Amino acid sequence: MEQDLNPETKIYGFWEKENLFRADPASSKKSYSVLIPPPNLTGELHLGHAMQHSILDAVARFRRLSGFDVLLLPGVDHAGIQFEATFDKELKKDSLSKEKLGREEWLKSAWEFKEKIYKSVSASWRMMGLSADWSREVFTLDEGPRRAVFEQFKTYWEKGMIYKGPYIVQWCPKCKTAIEDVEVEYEEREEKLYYLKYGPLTLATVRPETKFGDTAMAVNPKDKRYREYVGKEFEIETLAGKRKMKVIADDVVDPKFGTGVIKVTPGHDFNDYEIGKRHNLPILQVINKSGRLTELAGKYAGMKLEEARQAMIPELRERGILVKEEDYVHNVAVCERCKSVVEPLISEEWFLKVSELADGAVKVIDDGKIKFLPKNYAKILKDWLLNIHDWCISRSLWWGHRIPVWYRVTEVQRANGTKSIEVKVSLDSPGAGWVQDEQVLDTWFSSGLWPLSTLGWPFDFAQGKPSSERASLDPELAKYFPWDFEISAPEIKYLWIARMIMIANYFTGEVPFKAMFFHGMLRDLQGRKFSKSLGNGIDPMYLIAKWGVDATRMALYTYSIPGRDGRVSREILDERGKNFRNFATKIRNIARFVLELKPDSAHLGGVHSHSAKATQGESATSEVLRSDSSEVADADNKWIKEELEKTIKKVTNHLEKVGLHLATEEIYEFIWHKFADVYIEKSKRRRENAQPVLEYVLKTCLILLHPFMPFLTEEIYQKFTKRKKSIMLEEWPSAED
RNA sequence: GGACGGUUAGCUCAGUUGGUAGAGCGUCUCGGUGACAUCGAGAAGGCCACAGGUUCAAAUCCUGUACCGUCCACCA
Repeated sequence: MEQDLNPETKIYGFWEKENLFRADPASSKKSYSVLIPPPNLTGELHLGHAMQHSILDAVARFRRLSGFDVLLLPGVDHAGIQFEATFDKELKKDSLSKEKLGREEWLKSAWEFKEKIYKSVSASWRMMGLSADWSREVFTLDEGPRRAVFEQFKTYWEKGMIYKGPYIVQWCPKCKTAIEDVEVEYEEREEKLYYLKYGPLTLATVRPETKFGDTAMAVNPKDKRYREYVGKEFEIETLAGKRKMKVIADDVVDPKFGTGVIKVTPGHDFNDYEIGKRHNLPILQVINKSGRLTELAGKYAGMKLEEARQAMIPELRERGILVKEEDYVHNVAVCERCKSVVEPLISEEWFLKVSELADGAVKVIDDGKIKFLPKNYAKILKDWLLNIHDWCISRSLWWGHRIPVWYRVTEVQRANGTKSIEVKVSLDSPGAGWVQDEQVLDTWFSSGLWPLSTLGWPFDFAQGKPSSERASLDPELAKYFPWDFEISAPEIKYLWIARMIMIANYFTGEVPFKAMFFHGMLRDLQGRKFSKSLGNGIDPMYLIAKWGVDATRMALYTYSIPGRDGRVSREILDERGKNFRNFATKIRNIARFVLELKPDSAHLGGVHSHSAKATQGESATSEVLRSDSSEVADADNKWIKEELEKTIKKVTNHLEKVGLHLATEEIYEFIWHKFADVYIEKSKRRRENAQPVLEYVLKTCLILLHPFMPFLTEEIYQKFTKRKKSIMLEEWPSAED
């Protein structure tokens, strides 16, 4: 696509060429650092991203104009599970698969695919006008983050916080990997509750197909009805042979559910797993990692669960085991990514003990070191941290940071002739004969480190030292960490935000960011999330093409209220897009009036010298006003100047609190309904006299509006004869009290 | 079962510390005037979910109810 004629592309190129997005660690200016949440590398950016980026950019541009050395750091996330799912679909188109390619080949083409997607992400960033420092862009699988992730793993390992073992995990049979609780969603389903006879007892279950994995029956110890059975063993028909099962008593059993008796399947149910541990029950695996029944299921082996259930029912009925069926509505766990039903099963996984990390995070939240917007998120995060479980950090994927643990098997002649396995933690191969662990780390293990890994941690970083002492060690980390501002969608508050707080605090004793902004979710008019499967998405590029970037950004700011969801449709966004496109037109016309259709400069005397001084503030303006002889003009000038001052104050205030919807509203109101509708209209009768004020107010408005409508404001700014090279180099006007 | 958020004009939503309700779009009436019809002037339209309470005064604070939504939780 040939986009060179697009004025916005041109302006963006100009900014980049002039290095206006670059942070400068050597600068004496105070720093203001903003970390861009790395989007997942899985495709186009959606409306939520567009809003997020518009917010980030406004914050960054505001601070830059206010005299800060701003770092707006971009990057992308490899997004393990999601990327593999997307990429596998791509491969399928060419009738390829992971199995056919093998790890090495697969990774090679995965990287190519990554580059391809990355280009579209990067293009939309630029299209939105994001003033990011591209020289510092990071990808989570880059060498820097790779080393940082290793450092993290190694530290935990050395402190004994990492363990590996067979535990019950949420397993997605489609993604073929373990996933975390937080990656599981629940869907309400209408199923049947089956009442089955187990020896002398009858119990209720929705999953008769897990029968093959039952190793006990359980009742509540207080339940008088079954007291006589507790401790006794019965021979139970599983449809794949008979098995002896004991009746046990456990508090978790709800006497009011079903018959008050439950079957215990320690291998495929979290609850049952815990019961099993308490009562020393054997664990049987009846569901394999593809979500099919194992050989334990006899003739039902190999079937998918749903299939097996349907197939079993007639037999259960015939044998008189199934005595009753009821309609039953309950929640089924599904994979957040692929929506397939998740199966709890036992798998060999890596875990991280998180209690110490969580304690530290709770403390910094309690100490109020992070300003949350909206503020109730402090409590929400804290509640989660207080109930946290160990983190399953391994994933059976190929796309990610491979677990840096290596094994070497040595034959050892012992009495019993066993082999011994040496284990080493190392980033690269420790040498010949060493084999690396097959699994990769959970994506969030590296994302959680993002605030640090993007700034070159851990090198030259003195752990635990206060920031005042760090300056000489690593200027960049010292200057930009902790980050001043971070933004996120609320849906990843645990997966990502909580992890960043835990990890940053653990390694540095500091918070990862001083302000945390949760924006709301944009939904459709029915309140549903936008998703590919629903096909209800609205492409931000559509809005940009129709109304322009600046107008699209403005439309999105109206939805940028912290923590508040918004309902939108294409029509509604078109409305707003149109509104702000009109606003842009209005401003262009104001500029035409003020700058192009101005009276002969011969009559204007010292006007230009004034506009050069304008940014110095009030004194320059006052001089001009004094030179005005008419009382009416004096009053008008005074009025607009006061209104402008008020606007500056309000806009600044709102921007500092990230109330972007309020800031934009104020400028909009001032420019259109005060400056244009009133002052400009009146000024027509005394144009020459008003000219300096017109120019001063216009220029100030452009600066105020620049964080939100960067392209338009630069375009018009360039029409001033007295100006800096770019509006980005201007100073934020200060309101005086 | 817990926690939290929402309920304001036809639609989508604002409303800082309590002081006679706001925006955009839509609707209606005027207006081609030298910045702007991608516009201007003007208008209609709200017992701010409901019920109590605090207060001189509440959309705004407190309590409860209803409906909607989100998150969390080991309901088989």
